[in-house]
Amino acid sequence: MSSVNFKQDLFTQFARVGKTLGNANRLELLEFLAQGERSVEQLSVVAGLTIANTSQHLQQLRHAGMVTSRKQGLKVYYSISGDDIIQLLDALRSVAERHVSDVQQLVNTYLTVKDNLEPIPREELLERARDGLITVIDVRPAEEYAAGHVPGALNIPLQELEQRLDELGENQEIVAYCRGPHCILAFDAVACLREKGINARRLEDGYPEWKIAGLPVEKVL
Amino acid sequence: MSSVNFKQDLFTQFARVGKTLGNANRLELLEFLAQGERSVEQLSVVAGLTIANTSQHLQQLRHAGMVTSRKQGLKVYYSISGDDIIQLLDALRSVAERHVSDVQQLVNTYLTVKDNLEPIPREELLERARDGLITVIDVRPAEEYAAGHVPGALNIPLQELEQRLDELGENQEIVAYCRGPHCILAFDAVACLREKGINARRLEDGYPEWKIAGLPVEKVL
DNA sequence: AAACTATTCAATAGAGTAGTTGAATACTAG
DNA sequence: CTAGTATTCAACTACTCTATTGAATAGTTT
Repeated sequence: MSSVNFKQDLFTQFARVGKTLGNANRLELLEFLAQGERSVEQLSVVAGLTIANTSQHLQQLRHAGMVTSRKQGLKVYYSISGDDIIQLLDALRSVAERHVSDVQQLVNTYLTVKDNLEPIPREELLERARDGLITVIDVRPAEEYAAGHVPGALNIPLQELEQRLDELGENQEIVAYCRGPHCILAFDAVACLREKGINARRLEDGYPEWKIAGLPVEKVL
Repeated sequence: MSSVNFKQDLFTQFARVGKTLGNANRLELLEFLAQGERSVEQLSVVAGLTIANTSQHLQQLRHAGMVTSRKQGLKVYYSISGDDIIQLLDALRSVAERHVSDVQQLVNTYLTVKDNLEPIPREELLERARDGLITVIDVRPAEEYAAGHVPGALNIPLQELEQRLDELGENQEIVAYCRGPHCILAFDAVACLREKGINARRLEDGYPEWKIAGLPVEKVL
């Protein structure tokens, strides 16, 4: 029971969690799970993996304590095991963004809107939405919106945006949000709206970050 | 240049950083680097690895953007590339501690002092040290103390503690700190002092966390 | 320039990981 | 209790990672 063993055992356990973060598919699964509970099949579809493969990755995530599952009837529903997982993912993202030059390049290439207009901070959104100054839209799929969203936000999945422009208040600023800081949905929505001459901005980060900031959320029951 | 590719490329890059966190030896190297700059040889000694092996792990860390190196004469000095790395490590640790039962067991088995006495928060330490109410001791090796420490802290490496008890003010509370939340040095120091009937506590976390909290630090020049 | 030192490179064996396939399990509905 | 569905398990191949060894490189000292 030497302290050298303790230290090594401990680092080995930490490394187990790290290892679990070391695969792109698992990270994508975690991002989906951060939006809300999902079944194995749903996850396999959105992540583009076979069901068996998805199941195995989910079991690894569970083994590392990052997700939990519950069985209801035939289906097994997985969800993220705590807000600290979202914080860990955000820490990972921001380290990668700040220190890996490839990530900076990717972000600059694809998310050019980012340079044009700063995202609106969460607190500011809350304030201005209360005063009726802005319309908030949630551009994620309906399922994710249903599992939780910013109060008062309108759910307009990205594909439907062009057809539903009339639902947006005239001359009002639109704020769009999606899954997280690097999710393209809100970027695309803002780009689309600005093309039509509509004043639009992105909310900083996405729904999971809003939720763990302790801000109010709304659910469809 | 589809957005699917963007997403996958991005997750692949994030996974690269995650993968780098997936090895116990690299995590240990990062913990040492979080204390301050070190040469390859120094790191190989403290981590108990061969030099070539240490060098390779360091290069992987550099590739993931987590450390930087500078060459001075014959030696190459590595250091952590930003405070966000320390935050990432702490996020990893706390996820592991909260969700991996093996970690909880390890911590409970070895760090029993933890249950007996709550660590003192950083802000409180600062206040009470200013008022002269406590003596702060840094139980890390002299090198790490030299690279930065809590202002006014006395450097008494753990091995020397028993011989240097007379340096501690009588009847004053002692606060010990070391490398981080799971480093045993401060735990052992507190246990040792309490055995002698001295009133001792641990500072929450360790020096890297103190530093990134934006609190003042002192260096040996 | 020769001897020396600190680090990196290259090659290799062994262990571990990802993804596929098809079978097995657990539950539901008729 | 049979047929059907959702998930997991088991076995396997291709691939990647770790640690070791000895050689190569870059810089220093004599």
